[in-house]
Amino acid sequence: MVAPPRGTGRKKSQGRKPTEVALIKDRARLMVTFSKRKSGFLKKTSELSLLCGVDVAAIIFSPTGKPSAFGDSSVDHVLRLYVPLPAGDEDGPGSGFPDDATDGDERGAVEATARRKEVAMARVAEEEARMSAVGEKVLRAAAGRVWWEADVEALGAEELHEFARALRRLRDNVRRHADKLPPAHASQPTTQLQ
Amino acid sequence: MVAPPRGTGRKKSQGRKPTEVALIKDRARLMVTFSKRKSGFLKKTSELSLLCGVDVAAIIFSPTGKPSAFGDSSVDHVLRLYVPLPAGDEDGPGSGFPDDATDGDERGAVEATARRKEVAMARVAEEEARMSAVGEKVLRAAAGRVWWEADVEALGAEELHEFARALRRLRDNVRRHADKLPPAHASQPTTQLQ
DNA sequence: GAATCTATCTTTAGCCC
DNA sequence: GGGGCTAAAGATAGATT
Repeated sequence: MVAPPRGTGRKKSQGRKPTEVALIKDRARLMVTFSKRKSGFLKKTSELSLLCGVDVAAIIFSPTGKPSAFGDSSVDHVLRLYVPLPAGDEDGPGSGFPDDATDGDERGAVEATARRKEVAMARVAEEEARMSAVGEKVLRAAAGRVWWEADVEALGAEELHEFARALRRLRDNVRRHADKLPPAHASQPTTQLQ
Repeated sequence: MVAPPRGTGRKKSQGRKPTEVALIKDRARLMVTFSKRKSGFLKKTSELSLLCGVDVAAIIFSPTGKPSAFGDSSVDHVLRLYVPLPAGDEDGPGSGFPDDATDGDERGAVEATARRKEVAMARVAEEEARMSAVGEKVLRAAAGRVWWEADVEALGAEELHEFARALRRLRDNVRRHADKLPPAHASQPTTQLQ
């Protein structure tokens, strides 16, 4: 409530709102928030890895659809790999993809997009794992401990529950959108490098 | 600086240290910090996804070697998948694993561990992608935007540089450890559920 | 060891440039 | 798009229970 620190006529801001965790309506505001949050997220990732000496991999798909991965320098390399993908390839780690809602060509293009994303994410994680595997291999061996002993309990805790609720809401929202999908609008990739 | 809020003889703490980002030496302290940081990390992940409506997947390997994945409820399912793995399997997404330092049976067991981790991480991301793909598919289509347009620039920023430095240090440290690896200690999995 | 508390440090929303 | 600023909200190290 004191006078503004600088002589400019800048109106002082009250910081931020009490932080309501909900989808931001304003598109512009959302993008700004995403940028800032993404930076903070990266910093947290870095600190967690650095302070505790653990491997952390993270993949984020921005509101505009741009994929970003953190946790390793291989990200640069991996990203370069799946960007030039033109259209129509079917190699995938799992390959057991449940093709629901296959009723048209336009829809096929959309599905191809989704499939490409799968491959991309799997590839990022794969590459990430390959690098960190070297470190893990030795560290685990030196400590004489085995890493397989997955704690489902630790994950199923209240922490996960909070997130699961949000996920469910998002998925429900998607369902509704899926019903009134326009039958034709096949957006094809404008980025054809080579 | 005022008197302690409670009448107990509790010595008041100065909060925390000025936050020095370095590997924590004290093991006990490290575990506590990891727990707290992990919670915070999850919260950040949740908020980022909720506020901006984006897909975020994260995989963390704890100091004790326990893998944890966030960003989707499929995590539970996925973890269950790779826990029961006994020993000696070779299916993998990439399968192009560079086998360096292959000189003994004991070493082979260690390598198998690393390989299993690869498969695990890839599988987690794969499963995660499969679920989020549904949402992305619709959202991308509705917006008429394509998601492939990876911004290598955004990743190569100073943010990544900071992390890359830490990664390099960690890898260098691993190299040294690799040289004086004990020739035999093959720890086998005690968790054989079927 | 987890839960709690508190003091302090960190992140970030809102504005500006 | 980016960077800077301020102040409020949030995260958390240390101690205590």
